Amino acid sequence: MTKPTESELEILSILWEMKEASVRQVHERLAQNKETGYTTTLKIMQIMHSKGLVARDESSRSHIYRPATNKKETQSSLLKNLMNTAFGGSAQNLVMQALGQEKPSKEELEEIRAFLDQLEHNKS
Amino acid sequence: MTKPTESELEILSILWEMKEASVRQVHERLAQNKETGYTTTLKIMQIMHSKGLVARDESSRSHIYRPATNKKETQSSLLKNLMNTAFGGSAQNLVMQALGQEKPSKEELEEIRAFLDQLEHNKS
DNA sequence: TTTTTAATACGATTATTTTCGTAGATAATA
DNA sequence: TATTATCTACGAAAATAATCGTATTAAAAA
Repeated sequence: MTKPTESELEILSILWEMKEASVRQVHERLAQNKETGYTTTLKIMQIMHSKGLVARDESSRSHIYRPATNKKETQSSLLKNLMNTAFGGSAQNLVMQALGQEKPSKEELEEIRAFLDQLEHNKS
Repeated sequence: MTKPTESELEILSILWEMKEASVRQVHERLAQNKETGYTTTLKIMQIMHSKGLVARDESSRSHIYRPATNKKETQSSLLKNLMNTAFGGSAQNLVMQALGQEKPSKEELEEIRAFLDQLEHNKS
């Protein structure tokens, strides 16, 4: 799977959230956070399409885009990459750092604990 | 703080681990994993120096480089960036994904639990 | 001392990513 | 219908990143 560039990832992320969207919709979401032109967004989405990162429905004039790569897999490979390049390959290290800065709620903490338990038990 | 590029991060990561090293040493570590020329490594390290990502001791002929940015801070900002672009801003999401793929040992799991407890108590 | 080896500096080239302008077509509106 | 707005396509430019070759110098070895 081709690794999305930074800009592509921003768009992919919006598509993951919205499930499907036109260029216009994506652009408006994008423009909330950064200054960028419509045709720039369009172009990137076209490139993403040619790379197979997104699929699109061309039946109506304004094409509707959907993510075409598996979200989990993509996240996973990005995470693995960061883990290796910036965290010396240690998941623990990365995880504790992530938790430390974002202060999860009590509920989230519980979910994570539950997840840890599950991890432990599923081990052979 | 300037965000290191992919190549810069690889080198920075080696320097974090080795504390300090010559270009030659860094290059040899780098060349274990990927095909790359010596002057390429050198050039990138020079650029990193000009950006202030690394410091160097020029007293002997082969310069000795050290990381010049705070490791935690750099990791933190990279993590935050990934969290926002790829994980919809959710630390929990990211954390569970990271744990899921790397299967920490029993000991690591314990440490993480301890860390979670600590997080919870330090909350006001 | 002469030769070889190993280092930095630096510019140029290549590759990749991002941005933008413009043309052409279709839809919406006056 | 005529005009305006809104799409896509596409190419080209600009910005950024990575690679490499060569010159120069210093140290090490013969």
